[in-house]
Amino acid sequence: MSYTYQYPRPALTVDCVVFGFDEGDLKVLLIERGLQPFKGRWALPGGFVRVDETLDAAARRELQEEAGLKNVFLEQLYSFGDVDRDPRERIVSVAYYALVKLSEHAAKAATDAANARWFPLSRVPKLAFDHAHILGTAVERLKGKVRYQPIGFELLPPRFTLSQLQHLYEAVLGTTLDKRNFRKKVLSFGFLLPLKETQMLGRHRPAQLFRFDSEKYEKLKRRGFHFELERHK
Amino acid sequence: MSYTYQYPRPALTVDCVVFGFDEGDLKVLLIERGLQPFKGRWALPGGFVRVDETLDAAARRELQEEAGLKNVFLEQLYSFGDVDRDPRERIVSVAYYALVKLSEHAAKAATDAANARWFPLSRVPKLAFDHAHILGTAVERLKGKVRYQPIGFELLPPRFTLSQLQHLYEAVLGTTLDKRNFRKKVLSFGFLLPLKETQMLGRHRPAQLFRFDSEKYEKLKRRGFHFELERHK
DNA sequence: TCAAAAGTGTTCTTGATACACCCATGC
DNA sequence: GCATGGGTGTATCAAGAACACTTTTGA
Repeated sequence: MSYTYQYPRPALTVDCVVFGFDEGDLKVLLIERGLQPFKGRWALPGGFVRVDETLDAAARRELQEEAGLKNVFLEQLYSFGDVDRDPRERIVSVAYYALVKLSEHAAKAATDAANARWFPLSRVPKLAFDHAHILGTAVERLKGKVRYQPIGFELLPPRFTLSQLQHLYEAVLGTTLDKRNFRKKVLSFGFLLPLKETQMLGRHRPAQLFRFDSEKYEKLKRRGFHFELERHK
Repeated sequence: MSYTYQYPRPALTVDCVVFGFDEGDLKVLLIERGLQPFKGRWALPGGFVRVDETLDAAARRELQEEAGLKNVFLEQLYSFGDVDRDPRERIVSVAYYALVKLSEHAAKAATDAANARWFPLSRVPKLAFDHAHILGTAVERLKGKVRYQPIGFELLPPRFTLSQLQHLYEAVLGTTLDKRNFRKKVLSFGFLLPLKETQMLGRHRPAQLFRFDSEKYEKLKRRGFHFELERHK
């Protein structure tokens, strides 16, 4: 590592896998490329890292610029450095994943970025660069993380029903869960606060609303928790 | 992301946290810097990423060049991109961690790299750059990973006793473990093969040697396993 | 014969799993 | 009154936790 190193340098970008949850489906936000290479293909939002910003800042800036998203849950995923992942030149990308409350952000993103769209994970089109690989890595990470950290709540509205929460977990984990055991378990953690309000939606019994109490969670955090519920049937 | 982007670029390096285990202690391999900045300080092995090599390849090359290490367990850790983490210029570092069987590599590293030394985690000197931060992140990752993946074996000789394994887990997790429960649990996984040989060491009963059966492990892998044993006493 | 680490089983407690019916509402 | 999703409790089973003594060896 010498001071005068002047060999050619890889370029550095960030790419963001933005997850949302809606209508029982996990979704990902993609941008339609307007330029070569891969013009017209869908891609993850992202761009070059500037010399005066941190990696996190670059990711947040790109989310804002390309998708109109602010104040979302954001975490670094992995850095991808295959030599030929970009046909133009050597580009290393630090990938992030973001969790978005679709209920609050869907409209914004749609207006700010006309070339942005949400795709259900099951219907993602062919992606530019190695973005399919990055997306796959992000899905794996999300699956793993959701089991021992309550990041699922970042995908739900501030007030949600236990059924919504269960459906989210089922979508992420790709299983079905037993309703009674699910409720028993999540309530046992003690960081779900029942609200006075209920939610009426459709011609059936209204559902109790809850919110996530992050303070209570922080207190319990050290012990860690495990979220392992078996498939139903 | 335009073709003609020519703004100043961050430089890109890899840094490696190399763990070893010896005499009941977790250790980390450090290099004494010969150049400014931080001349004379200890630092993680690492260096610039070349345009024609992947990130993994860069990490392996640096391990070979700076520490004489080949064929070790290596996994990407996290990318560090604070703007002022290097006083010379903007440098983003993709950090890796490596697990080394000290029994096999200790001698080599010592001769190949005169300025390399193993430090017990409890006696790490002040480090250059943000390397203390990187090291801390690596320790956390190791702690987390060891609970659900059998990477502990990468730190032990090919043939080891259950006591060695237990001490390794105790060192990594920072707890003490109950001997009977520990043995019951690790043996129940079925990927530890007892060998015919025993190990005599000191004036006491000789210990049964085992080896890690990675084929058997691969078969069991999908189910996942959890390694949660309580503190003793 | 003593010191030092290796080795071994059982009880108790806790948490996971499986499972079926009534409730409140809108149409 | 019926269709729809919301809501609830118990019995069984498996795994984790606690715990103390005997064995083998070298000095």
